[in-house]
Formats: sequence, C-alpha cells, structure tokens
Amino acid sequence: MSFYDFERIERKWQEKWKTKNNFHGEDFSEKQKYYMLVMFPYPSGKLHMGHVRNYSIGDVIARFKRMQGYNVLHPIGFDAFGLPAENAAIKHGIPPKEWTINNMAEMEEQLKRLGFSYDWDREVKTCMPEYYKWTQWMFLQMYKNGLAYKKKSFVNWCPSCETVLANEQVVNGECERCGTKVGKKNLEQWYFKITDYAERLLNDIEKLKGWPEKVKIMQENWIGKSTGAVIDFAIEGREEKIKVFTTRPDTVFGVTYIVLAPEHPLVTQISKGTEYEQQVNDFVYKMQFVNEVDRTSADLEKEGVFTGAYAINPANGERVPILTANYVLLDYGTGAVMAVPAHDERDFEFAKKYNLPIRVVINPEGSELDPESMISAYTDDGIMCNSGQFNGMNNRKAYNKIIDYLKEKGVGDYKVNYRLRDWLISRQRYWGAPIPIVYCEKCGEVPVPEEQLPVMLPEDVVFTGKGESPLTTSETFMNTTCPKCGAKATREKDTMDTFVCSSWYFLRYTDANNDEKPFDFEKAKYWMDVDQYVGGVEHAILHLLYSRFFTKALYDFNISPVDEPFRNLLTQGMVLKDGAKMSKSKGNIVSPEEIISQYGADTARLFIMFAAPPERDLEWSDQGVEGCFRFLNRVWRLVDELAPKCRDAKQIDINTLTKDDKEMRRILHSVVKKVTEDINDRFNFNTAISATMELVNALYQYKEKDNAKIEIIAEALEKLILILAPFVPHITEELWEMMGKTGSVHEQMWPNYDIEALKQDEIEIVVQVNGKLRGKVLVPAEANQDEVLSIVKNDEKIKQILEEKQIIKEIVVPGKLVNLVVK
RNA sequence: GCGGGCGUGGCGGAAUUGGCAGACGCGCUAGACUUAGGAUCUAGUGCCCAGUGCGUGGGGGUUCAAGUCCCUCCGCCCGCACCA
Repeated sequence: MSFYDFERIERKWQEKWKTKNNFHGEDFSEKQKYYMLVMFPYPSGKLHMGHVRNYSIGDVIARFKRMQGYNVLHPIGFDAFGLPAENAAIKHGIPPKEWTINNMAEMEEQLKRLGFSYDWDREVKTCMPEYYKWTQWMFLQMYKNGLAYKKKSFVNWCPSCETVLANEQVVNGECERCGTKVGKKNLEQWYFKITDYAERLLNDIEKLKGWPEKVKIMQENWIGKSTGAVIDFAIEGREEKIKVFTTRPDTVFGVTYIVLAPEHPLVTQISKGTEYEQQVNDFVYKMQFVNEVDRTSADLEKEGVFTGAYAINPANGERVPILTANYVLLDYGTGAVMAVPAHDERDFEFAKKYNLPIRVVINPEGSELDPESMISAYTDDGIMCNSGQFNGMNNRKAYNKIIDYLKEKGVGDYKVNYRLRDWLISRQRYWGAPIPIVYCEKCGEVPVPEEQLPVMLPEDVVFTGKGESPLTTSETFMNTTCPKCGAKATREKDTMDTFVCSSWYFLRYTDANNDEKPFDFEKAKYWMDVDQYVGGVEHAILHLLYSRFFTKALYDFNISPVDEPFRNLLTQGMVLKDGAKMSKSKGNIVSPEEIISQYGADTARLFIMFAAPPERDLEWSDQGVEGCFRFLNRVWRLVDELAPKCRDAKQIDINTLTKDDKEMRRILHSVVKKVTEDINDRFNFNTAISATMELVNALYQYKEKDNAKIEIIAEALEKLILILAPFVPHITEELWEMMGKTGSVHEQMWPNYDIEALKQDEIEIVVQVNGKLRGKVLVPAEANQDEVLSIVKNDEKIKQILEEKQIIKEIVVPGKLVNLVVK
C-alpha cells in the first residue's frame, strides 16, 4: 500500500515534462490546429486565484484537445510594461526592469508548479526589446497609414502625480494611485484613429458567434452609433456657424435655443464685449473644476448662462438665444446642441428651470399638446405641426424630408455619430515602449526608420514620480539626430499605453522568436484565429476592442491574415471568499501557494474546476478543497489496490457478462460520453467531474462483488485515468504508470465510448397519474407503447390507484415516462 | 433611468429538447474498523402536522406534465448612464 504523495509526484512529472517539452505547438502540422489562448498576466509578483482559475480552464481545454488529436497552440507570456514597476522604483529604488524580471521568474515558477501545459518556447515578454521593437514597428505601420496622429485635447490629469492618466486609471473620478480628484488638461498627445474602424468594429460583432452576448452588447454600447443629421446655425452678426448634431432633425422647427459646451471655443468669442461676458467667463472657469464623473452624471443639476449672442434657425429663419450649459459635452457630436424642450427630456428640464420657451412641433395622434401644461417632454412619434410645409406629416416620414430640405439649402446633411473616441496612447511614463518619433529642428516630426528599431529604453533615468516622463531625465536618450537630415533632434518623451503591447501579442505567439518580422504571415495564417480565448470580463471593452481594431488594421495592411482575432470567447467569473472578491483590505485572500503546498496542484485545479461552471463566480471553500483532495485519494487507493491485478487482465468477453458486469460497463461508458460532451460542447467542467466521481463510486461498489471481473475493472480504471488527465495531469501520469502503461497519459487518445455498452435490457419507467409520481416499473428495452402500457396497468400499486377510476388519456414518453389521466 | 445576468436543501451546485426536482461535493446523523480519529468504509440526510401532503423568490396563466414557456410583482449582482 502506498499513499498519495502529491509533492513527490508533481515534482517528478514536472521534471519529465520540462525535459521532453511535449506541449509544443507544431507549425504547419497536418493535424488540425487548435489555438487555445489565455489572457497573459501582468507580472505583479505572484499569481492569484483568478489567474489559477483562468489558466486551469485553458489548460483543461488544451489538454483535452490534444488528446482529441489536435495540434494545439497553448502559449503564455507576460504583459510586462506598466505603472506598478515604476512605483516600485520610486518607493524602493528597484529599477523597473529588475523588478519586472524578478516577478516574471517567480510567476513562471508558479505556473510550472501548477502543471500548465504551455509551449514555453513561445513565451512572450512585452518589456523585452525583442518584443517592443515590434510594438514600435506596429506604431510606424499605423503612422504610415494615417492611423497614428498627434492632437491637442483635454485629457485626464492628476495634479498630485503630475501626469496624464488613461481613462481606465481614473476610478470614480479619482486617481487610482493617490486618490486625488482628476482634472482636465489641454495637452498634445498621440492617438490611434480607432474611430475610422467604428463601423466595421460594430458590424463585425455579428461575426463573433462564439462570444458572450453580454460582451457584444457592451462593445456595441461603447461604440455607440447614432444616426441623425448635422445642421448649421448661423450666428447673428458673425461669420462662424454653429454645427449641431441631432438625432431628431424632425424637431428642428421646435428649436427655442442653442447650447454650446462650456469648453466650446465659440463660447468666449461670441460673448466677448457683451454685457454677459463676465458671467460667461465665470461659468466657464467654474466648469473646469468639475470632474468628469460629476459632469457626465445624470443627477447633476443642469446649469447654464446666456452668452449674449443669437443664432438663426435655418429651417424657419427664427432668431434663438445661444447659451452655454453643463449638460452639453464638448467631445460628443459637435459640442453643440439644438434645444427642443418640447421633445427632449433634458432640454425640457433646462427650459423649465430657466423659463425658456417651449414649442410643440409633434402632437400625438388625435390630441394636441399644450406647452403650458406639459410636465415632461413628448419624445414619441406623432403628427407634425408648427413646421411649415411639413405640417400634418407623420414625424417619421418627415425625418428624411427635413434633412433633404436642409441639405438642399446647404445648411445640413445626414450624419452618423459614434461615442467611440480615438485611442489616446501617449503615457508620461518610463516603463513602456518608447514612441518611435523624433522631433527635428528642421524637419519637424520624423518617424524613426524601421531598420533603426528598437528605440531602446534608457537605463540612466531618475524616478521622482513628479514632473514629465522620466525619459526626459536621460540625456543620452532625448538628444539624438534626425534620421532624415542629420540635424540635432530630440526624441518623443512619452511611451505607449500598455494596451498597445497586448493588442497584438496573440499574433506574436504564432512566431514568437522571429527577429526579422513581428511574425511570419504564413505561420499566422496557419494558427489564427484564436479558437478559444479565456479571460476575465473586465477586459470586455478595452483589451478586446483594441485587439479587434489592431487585427483589422493589420489585416488592411496585409500583415494579419485575419480581420477578427478571437473566434470564441469565454469570460470566467471571479473567485470569491465569504461572498466578496478576494482583496488585501478585506483580508480574505487564499494564496495559490498555500493550497499547492498543502494539497498539491492537482487538488487546487480540481477544486477550481469543480466548484462552479466557468462563467459564474466561484465561492472559495476550504472544505470543498478538502473534498477534492479526498476524491483524488480515493482514486489513488483504487488504482493502488487494483493496478497490479489489472496487468494480466484478459480481454473482455461480451458473451460471459453478468448483469453486474453490464451495469458497470454501462456506467463507465455513459460517464465517458458525458464527460466528453460536457467538456467539448458546453465547457461544463463541474458536471464532468461529478460524473467522474460517480464512476469512482460505482467502481468501489463493483470491486467488492464476488463475481467482479478484473478485465472490467481494468477497462474502467484505464478510461477513468484518461478522462481525469486534463484536470489533474500529475496524478494521472503516475496512475497511468502504475497501470503498467508506457508513454505519457497526455499523449494518449481521448477514450471512446461503446454505444453497445450503453444499452440496457430493462428500462425503468416513471409512472404518473394525473401528472403526479405514483410509481416506477421495469420494462424490456424493446417494449412498444402498448406493451409498456399493459405492464404499467398490471402493476399492483398502480392497479390500486386506478381502482374505480376512468382513464381519459394515456401519455407515453418512450424510454422515460407514462402519464395516465384519470377521472 | 437603460441594458444584461441571476434567484433551486444548512452550503457550493445539478436537472442539456417541457417529462422522476435536489446528481456530485461539502456539512450533518448513525453504525463499522480502531488505543484513538478531524483517516477509511457503510447507511441516512429538501420540508412538514407523515400522506393520494408541501416544495425551485411572490402571485397568476398555458399544458396530460412547468425550475424550464407566457404575464406580473419583488430581491440581488454586473455594465452603461445628461451621448443631443
């Protein structure tokens, strides 16, 4: 008798896997490819349970597909640039590179101890020059194709850290690092023109059949397409016009005022010299200090002031006042709104507050609205009025006619607007890929030629956490010569957003060690697209949308062979403890290392796959882990006891099987069937594991029977080990060896099930009377409906129930149920 | 406010196409083995007033049959939120 020494076993097999590298994805193999991708981690120092869950799911799928005969690509790497490394430098004086490299080494160690079957030869680390050289190359392709540009704009600014922040680093209007309220600053920054792809990114969501509905809807909302018109309003006494975007051009005759965003450049111009100049300036000044969260919140009290200027409504020539108000945003549409209080809730609320006129231009069919008594805007359809030649028309019909009319007059046009903004990729940070641009005294902005890449990150920088990008402290970096003319030049001081690095890493995996190109087109063509992507839902917008954009852009440049990167997406749920997300502040963290040392990686993996289906949140349970450990011990003892006898088991002779033998085989083969389907069709790993537990329970029963046959046991143990292999890769290798088998269990074919073995001689039929369960009968498997009914009616118990009752209806569900409706 | 998801024993969860509600695991109860057990094995375990009873958040409906379909209400979670 031996005991389940998980520590020895896991070490032993991890050693063997390391030397053999049997998890290699083979380029251009004849076998069908399967690209199994998990979201690569940020090297924060240690893996957390969320990682373990993510990667366990990925590994089970990868191992399962391998056993099914696929040529599997299952890579891993690190999203290694980012702010925490710089914080460590500021706080502890450790260079970001050193900090990151140490963390990556530690996390690699952890990944290996969990037994994940990665193709380590393809490991990618985005902070290494071998990688970021190509990130810079990507930037140049974007630049060459007009998709990278510089513009001055209002960006998030943390006054305490003195740096620009990405939207994702602004949490509830506060800087995630220091908690300071984030303001706005007008800065010149680099952008990628993702808005050029808005329509395709939206339309192609349709292609993403294997994505969760939720993620698709989130992307749709993020892109935020709306159709309508732009209409030009002339300003009285000025040359400039105010362009407004509206989704309701049909209400243009109802405009009673115009509103500009406080940041709109025209605001100060048109109020200049009027008696309202001071109040406008005060208002604009005040608005600068309202953070974006409050500013865009629907509960914000609407405020505004008159600018002193008037606009002319091009539809009816009417003179309407121009106001500026906090409810209009500069960066949506044109930053100006035509206000129709009668038919827009926000305009209505504002007009009521400031006593602005309300004019009805659409009446509900069969009634007339009275502006005086209205308590809310009328936003539904109806019949046009007060609208000149459009009166009497249905507003839907008038919609296009009005745009056509304005277009003819040269004061309007059809317009599609998106909420999606261009992607700000500049970061005033050190630990990122430098933007490969040089500023020459003579030539101006010059891209670094491809053959001069990478633009290396310098190491002689000073980290203060204050001021500009730390890169400016490196003179060797900043001072350079112009690649065009050789004159004195300085380098771009900003680095790229780390989301740029992660927007193409899945392509790099297909050819990770290429030092001539980011990746070979043919290799990418062989492997792409990703068959299954697994990761947290927190990336639903940013990473997944950026990656889709990158893939489409690269496709257009003939660099990527596909225009959508991820065929199927699985968003795994969070790992919770005591009903809450694990966090330091709550003190409810369970560390993977603790679990591995106490129970082993196999138990950790098994529990995490068993406790909940993958998309759902998972409640951590120490007792649940204990239960999985017990199960593995149960399997161990079973094989330990029986494997020696199985070695000389003979072939199963179908003709000599007893009822018990047949039942054992029926359970075995139905479990193999269920596990196969649960993994393959539904990713229901939890039910796959519970079926395997049932098989083990059945084997414990069967082996105690006097007439138990060792060949039946041998067949069952062999298949049991095989179906467990993707979940618990170490113990199954050991058990496979104990069974006297040669070769790795992970190189075996996934077991088949025998349809013959699933067949039963007798089937249990549920008997209902008036829909209520009243008994069960055994019927021969081949019995027809009449035979089943007669067996049912002759059953003693049923007979009693049916006494003095009249059967009105008989329902027979073959192989399952009989329902007798009686009176 | 809008959009999405969820609600099943003491707990995590199962029920795939409308067909035995509660698989499997945890916990609990009893027994066996034992110097001992927090190891292992065996049996039991939705609820109750214990029967032709009740039961999948509440109420209503469709159906021979509803956790599953329809209507309605309630609660929780997530995303978006003055987007003109």
